Amino acid sequence: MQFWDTEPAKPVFDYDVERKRFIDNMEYLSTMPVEEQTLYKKWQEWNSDLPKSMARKPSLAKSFDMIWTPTDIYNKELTIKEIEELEPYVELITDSSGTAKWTDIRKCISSMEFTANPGRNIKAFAKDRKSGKVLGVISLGSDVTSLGVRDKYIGWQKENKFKDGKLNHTTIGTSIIATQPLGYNFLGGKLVSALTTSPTFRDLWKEKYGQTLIAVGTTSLYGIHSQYNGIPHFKTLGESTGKVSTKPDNEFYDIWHQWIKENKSEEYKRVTTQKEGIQGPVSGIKQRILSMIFKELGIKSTQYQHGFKRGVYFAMMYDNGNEFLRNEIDESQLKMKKKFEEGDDYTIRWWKKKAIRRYTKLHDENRLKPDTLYYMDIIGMSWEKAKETYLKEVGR
DNA sequence: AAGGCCGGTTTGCTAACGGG
DNA sequence: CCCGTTAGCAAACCGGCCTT
Repeated sequence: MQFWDTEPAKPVFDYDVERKRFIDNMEYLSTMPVEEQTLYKKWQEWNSDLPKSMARKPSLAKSFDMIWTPTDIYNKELTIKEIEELEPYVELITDSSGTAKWTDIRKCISSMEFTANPGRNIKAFAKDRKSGKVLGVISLGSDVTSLGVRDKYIGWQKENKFKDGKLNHTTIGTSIIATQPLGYNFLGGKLVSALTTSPTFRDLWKEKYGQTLIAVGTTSLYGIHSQYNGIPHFKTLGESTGKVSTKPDNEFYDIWHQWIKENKSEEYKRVTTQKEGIQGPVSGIKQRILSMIFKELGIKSTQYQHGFKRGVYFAMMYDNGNEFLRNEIDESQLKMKKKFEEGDDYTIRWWKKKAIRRYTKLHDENRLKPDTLYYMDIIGMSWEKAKETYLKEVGR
């Protein structure tokens, strides 16, 4: 590039400066406890491309109006009546405008940054049939291939999961979030969690992917004390080990991703190319690229594992489901557990009792939280202000 | 012994581009 | 300028084998 060129000059890449910026970012992230890092990623999600986020605000505001709220949360009689009259159900997302609304709400009510998973993916709203208002958001995806405590519980061998194809008979909840104020005041998180086992999902799984759904698993952000406790559908299996690399901010990742691509193209191709005849991306593609970056920059790959232990939960819907997943019995021999046979009716009946008890207690102890949690105002907010505003709210 | 690295499973979202 | 199309990019986790 010469000085008389009219093209805008490409910014000069200074290896040492960029290396330091990358490491500083990783260091910064690794000082954060799990709640803070989670919120930080949420803040990044909405603020790394501010003009784009700003442009989306009107649509976000519109989606906000879809959220269910009680008419007057301090009016005990009325509120209990409204809970009793709720008709929760699962509404599957089937078109692109539905997906857009779903993503708006997902990104605004969940403290967790949203990244769509490769593979199978089903999205839905939990809604009230009468008012049409949103109670929560659910997405189910291809199950994770390895989850220690789950595999131990099932007695799952590698062969069962892959060769026998049983991994396709379970799913993992990748988003299970209640709207507020339903979540906190009425245990909405437990309702939405339980609804992941709804016949609506089981039917679609069979129809769309051709396999019978045996179980729904999920992990919680902050260990084993979570919204999944005390739900008859789910069993707490333990904790994950957290051996996953912390992801740098996009700003720093993108620069080095690009650099590796250009300067180590041979190895990059080798690492990112899927084997012949296998669909989809290589496993953990971003984690692999990250470890290439680490290697290039002389960082030990174990240094920046996040170490966040997630709680692991499992809703096994059949009495002999584990035997099926271990390939010991045939599909025709499966026996569904009674509560799952009953489906949403069971779930709703169970939840309403709990919800009213919870609400009454909070009401009488003057501990109601009428506020809606909606990460729209985080757009354009400074990180300091965001911490002050939201850190106490970052989910359970 | 300790740490690095890879295998294993599944499509779908979304930004950018190009044609009418 | 508005579409349909396409290219690029993504998850979860851990066991076990390989290297130092």
